[in-house]
Amino acid sequence: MSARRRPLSLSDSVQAASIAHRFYVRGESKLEIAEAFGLSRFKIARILDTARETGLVRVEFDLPAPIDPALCDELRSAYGLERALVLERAKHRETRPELRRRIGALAAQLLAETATKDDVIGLSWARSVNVMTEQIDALPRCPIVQLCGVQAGMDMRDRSVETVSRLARVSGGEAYPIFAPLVLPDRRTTETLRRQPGIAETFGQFRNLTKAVVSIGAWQENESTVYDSLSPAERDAISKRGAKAEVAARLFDADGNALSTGLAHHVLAISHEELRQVPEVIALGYTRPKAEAIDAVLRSGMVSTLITDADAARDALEIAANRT
Amino acid sequence: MSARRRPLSLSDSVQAASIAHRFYVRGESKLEIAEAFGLSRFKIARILDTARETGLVRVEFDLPAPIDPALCDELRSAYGLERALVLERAKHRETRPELRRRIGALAAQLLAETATKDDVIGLSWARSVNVMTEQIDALPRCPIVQLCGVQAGMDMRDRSVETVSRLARVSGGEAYPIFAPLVLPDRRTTETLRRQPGIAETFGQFRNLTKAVVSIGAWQENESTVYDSLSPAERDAISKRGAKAEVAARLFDADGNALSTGLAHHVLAISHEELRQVPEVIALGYTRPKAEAIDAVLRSGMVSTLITDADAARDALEIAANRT
DNA sequence: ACGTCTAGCGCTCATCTGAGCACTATAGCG
DNA sequence: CGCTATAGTGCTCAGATGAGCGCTAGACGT
Repeated sequence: MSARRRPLSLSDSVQAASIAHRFYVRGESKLEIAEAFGLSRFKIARILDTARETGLVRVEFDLPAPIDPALCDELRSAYGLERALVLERAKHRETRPELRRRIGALAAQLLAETATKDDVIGLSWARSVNVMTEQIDALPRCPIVQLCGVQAGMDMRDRSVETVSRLARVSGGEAYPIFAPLVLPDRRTTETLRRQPGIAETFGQFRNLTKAVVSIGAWQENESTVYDSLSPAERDAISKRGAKAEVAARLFDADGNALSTGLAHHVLAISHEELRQVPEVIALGYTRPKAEAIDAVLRSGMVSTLITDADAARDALEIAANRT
Repeated sequence: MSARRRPLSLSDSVQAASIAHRFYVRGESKLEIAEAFGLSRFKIARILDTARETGLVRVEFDLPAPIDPALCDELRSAYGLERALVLERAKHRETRPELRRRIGALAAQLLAETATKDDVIGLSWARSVNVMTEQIDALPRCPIVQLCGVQAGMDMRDRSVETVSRLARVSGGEAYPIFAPLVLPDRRTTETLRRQPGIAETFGQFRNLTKAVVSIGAWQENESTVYDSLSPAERDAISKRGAKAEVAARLFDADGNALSTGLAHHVLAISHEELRQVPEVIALGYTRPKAEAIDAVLRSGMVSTLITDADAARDALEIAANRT
């Protein structure tokens, strides 16, 4: 980034460091410093500039979590987000569950500190959301609403329901679960279930949501539990329609447009429109293969906060930059 | 130093860090940043201030040597020095030889990079000066002048002479040694030696000196090789005269005034006056017991550069502050 | 409900700062 | 010896900045 020009001499370095200390740490003005050192303020300005350029002074950030502030800011402004949290790249290679755990921890911290008793919090079905709830041990007394049915996977039967009730227990607020599968065989079954007392009540809460925590899936194998649960024929049909991303079984094309396919009629989940109405949508999306999907969902304008890892963030930013 | 007020929330921290990154690293103006974040520039200014106060952003210095820039600057301005080099406090407790080695290394680096072929460099007799020369492996071709006779100590027979000739060998310039003891039994012997061909020639060089490297001794046991070599009677007589510090066997009182005692007549060394005429005097003084002596010598106005350790620097600054 | 207190915010104005240009000193070269 | 190239320095002026003040909103006791 900053090519170290020449390794300044010791005494110059010390002088520059002293000046930088006065300026950056003690906050003195360049005019004051110039007087103290018997130099012109222009000289002081130039010394400070070269000190930064050569890396003699470094600015470090002591954040309460391992976050890369530069990437956060780039993502935030590139997509017009309210905020972005980008996990710092780990020193050593990280397994997916490890990464998920750290992403979940960030989300947990964010939710725990921003939630108030007046919030109505929605949770989509996702491993990362589940991992998040495991790491929350205090929350104001507010209702917890399940945003979509349960995706039965080998390792996580009923996990979404568990997630909602667990968080409601922590919060002390009401739980609005959905005791039904996410993907159903046909439209009729779906609509029948949709009118079941408990489920209808939960769907009725969608309009009251103030916060939602969702996970971003990419429309490809192993990057979306919904994708993985469909028949090859339906997957491909949806792919052909241009689907790139999935959030709570709702699809988005590369430009972030809501995509209406046959799938929409046989899933139990919050609609595109209802989700868009939620004031604060926290989206979790991580690992490089998801970069395109993250880009797509962010372009939809639906997300207010993205939580991701440094690799995915960089890839998404590159995609955004190439589009210009 | 800066009391961390309250541990800012995660999202505030990230925002503050992003802002700090833009401001300190990318160098954007607060007005630009304010626009990008949709905040007033005042808010940006306050966020930056609190970020610094709370320690969220830290400014670090990557100096080519382990130096404390804040203390350097304080010493420099407190005593009106041209420059001060203060060794950072080591992580673990350091033995005196270790400390001396690091002080010597600093001096070596400074001398090596500031010396030019037009310089005439004087060296006083001292362990630290000797250690310095051991760590210089390149020097412009300039004369090296011994500033005082040899203080015979158990572990360093003839070391001063060796020091001068070693450095002259490195430099390729002329060596002006003093093959005689520093402290002599009486005035007559001293004056006789003073007129010896080689010695007189060296003394003749004193007026040409452009740089001198000297060590500061405190007028107490183990803190000055000259003190240690005198009889108890003479030590005390000199103490009673108010001697606090010694440089090349020349004495200073607490206010930095040159002190003329009987000792002056039986040592072979550069005079107060000749030393004061040297444009650049680099003084080495380290360890806390020497703080008072360092204070005294700096007050004499003779020193242009001080090289010391953090503990001694702090003590000296405290002495200076209490005097006000 | 009412006043009081406090924290947070943005405004004004005097001061400080940066970009760009012009001047000076030094070194290298003819 | 002078000429030129170059780095280093300080000036001007428009734009950025900080200190201090007053405003507003929410918290709190009465």
